[in-house]
Amino acid sequence: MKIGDLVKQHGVSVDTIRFYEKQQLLTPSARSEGGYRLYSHADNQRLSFILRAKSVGFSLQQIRELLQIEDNKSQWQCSDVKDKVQHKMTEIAEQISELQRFYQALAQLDQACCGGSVSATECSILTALEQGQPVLAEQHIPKQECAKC
Amino acid sequence: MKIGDLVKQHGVSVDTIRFYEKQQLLTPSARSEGGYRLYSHADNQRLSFILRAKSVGFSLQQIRELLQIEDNKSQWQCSDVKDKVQHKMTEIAEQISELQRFYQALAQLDQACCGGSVSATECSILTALEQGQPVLAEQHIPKQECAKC
DNA sequence: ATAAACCCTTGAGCTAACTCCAGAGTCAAG
DNA sequence: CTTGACTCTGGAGTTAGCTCAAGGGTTTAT
Repeated sequence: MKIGDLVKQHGVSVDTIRFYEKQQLLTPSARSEGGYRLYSHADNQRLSFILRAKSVGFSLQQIRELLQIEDNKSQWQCSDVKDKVQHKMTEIAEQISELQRFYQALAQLDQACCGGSVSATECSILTALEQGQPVLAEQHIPKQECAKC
Repeated sequence: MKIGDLVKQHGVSVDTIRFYEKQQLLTPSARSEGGYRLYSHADNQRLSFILRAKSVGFSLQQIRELLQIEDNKSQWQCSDVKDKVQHKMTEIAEQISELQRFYQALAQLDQACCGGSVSATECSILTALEQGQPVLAEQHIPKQECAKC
């Protein structure tokens, strides 16, 4: 199996495959006489493993670690694997929290502004960014009654 | 006000301030005879604006756009500002969704594995990554009864 | 007057995960 | 036997947001 075949099967680019090789994730098990990379069925499955791990959020570094276990399963325990999954879950939960904080802050800004076609000179969003006074939900004024806009 | 004063007030690094200048976000309004950057009160407030925008998730590019409005408020409308906020909210919501998909997939993997101190040769997480069969919640086996572990 | 603390510019390096390019070699079909 | 599709290597470039280092000039305190 040549690199192009692999690429067609998995929908990644040739450059990506070669990049994964440089990253020690996937080394072809053989080379043709002309120097072409030749991939075995096992190599093919290894790529599947990598792409699935990627699809649940693991970084290439983390995938490298998972592959170390995969390559030598008998020397590792279930807990080693589960720990990696749980660690990743924690990481992602933290990222979600930060984004949710962003989202809530933005929602407050959003509520404070009528969004009308009126000069931005008194826009509550800009004011909040200038002065840093947290825009409270109570300050929201319905579009029709917004004094400023 | 010299760069060091600004830095102390805002808790960012000197390099960061100079980087923001290179990025056209914050230019000191004057220079001393010796060539030192001198920041006015308005410059100081501008930095506050930048840092607040950053704290709700805006990228430097997006902050640059917000500052264009801020610099010329009368030529813009409330809707221009609100649109930027809402656009950012959409962006962040998408990021959260992706991370939640990751999280759920990881949670399924996590549930499938007992996490015991037993060889990883039969670990359900690795199997799932190898074979790509989605690990269903029903397949979960309580720790005490896990046949494999 | 001199040392410490501060500031200057230029330019490189960092992380992550690719992506692209040039220039060359290989292989399969007609 | 030639054309076109495929592949090779090596190295540079991309994005975002800094961060650091070298080699110097400026201010301030003693």
